[in-house]
Amino acid sequence: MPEGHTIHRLARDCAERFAGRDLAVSSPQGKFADGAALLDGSVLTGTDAHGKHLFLGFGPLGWVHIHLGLYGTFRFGASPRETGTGAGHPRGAGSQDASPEDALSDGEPARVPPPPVGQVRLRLATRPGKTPGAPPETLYWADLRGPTRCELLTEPEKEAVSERLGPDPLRVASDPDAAWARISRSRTSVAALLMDQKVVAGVGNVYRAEVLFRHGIDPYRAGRDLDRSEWEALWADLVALMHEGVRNNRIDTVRDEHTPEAMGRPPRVDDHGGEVYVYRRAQQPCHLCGSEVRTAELAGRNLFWCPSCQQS
DNA sequence: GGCGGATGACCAG
DNA sequence: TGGTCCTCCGCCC
Repeated sequence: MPEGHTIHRLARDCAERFAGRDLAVSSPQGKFADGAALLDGSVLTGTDAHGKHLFLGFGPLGWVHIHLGLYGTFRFGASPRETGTGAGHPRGAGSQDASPEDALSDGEPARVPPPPVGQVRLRLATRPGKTPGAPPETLYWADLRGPTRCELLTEPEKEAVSERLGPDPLRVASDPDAAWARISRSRTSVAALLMDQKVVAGVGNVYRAEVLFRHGIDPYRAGRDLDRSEWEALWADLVALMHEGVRNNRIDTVRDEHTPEAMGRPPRVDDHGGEVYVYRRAQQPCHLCGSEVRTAELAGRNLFWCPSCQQS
């Protein structure tokens, strides 16, 4: 899934396309039909993201609270098709451009989004402007599929969701000391703590594995055995890595000196796109020391680490 | 055509 | 800790 960087990127992408505009809101699949009916025709007033939670604001009507879970996705489309900004919307989990038939056979841009494919929980689409004689506007739409949550919340309910979350490396006002207060008292492993959204919000299995590798930290070390300076370095790294994740819409964690080009090794060829050190590289050689990357289940999730580089 | 896995989180016990 | 839910896709038969 979608870790925090995907969600913040979606908040931005939705705002760019939809904020300030009347929207057609629907739930082709039907599971959000009541909410969609209430919102249909209203204006998106803003977007917000906290950890892996996405919020779409509709003024006094409240906020749509979306959580993508393991495999939820948002797909964007436009008519005429968006062009020239290929780097702006690369493929990435949770956020992909659609590739629908978005033009009519006579070459005229479609005036309505294509029929939904599969289980579309929520569809947002811009509505054509009403100015007579104005040139046709670009039509934008977005389809949400497979979220673990898609519900309409009041402002206080939205705040309550946020209050349950730890500091988010991607939010300006986040205070890493709040996380340190939990970590430094905990006998739980740092690997488990990093995945606990009440401790740190937005870190998922990929960033967890990678940031611990980058700092040479044994994932099984207890939180309370971490030094404050180690935590501060981990936090600063998460801030940098996750911001880059938002920018590129994918997770890259390999330092410049360790890239395939720099080291003369073949690039990664799986479906995740980004270059990583250990995530899903079990039994392959560590890029730095050649040891076999290990994997183990921890709290129901797959953990990956290099037993030789991560001993401290 | 069926099975299992996936960047997540909730719940009961 | 185990079961469950959300949906899609690759793999195996």
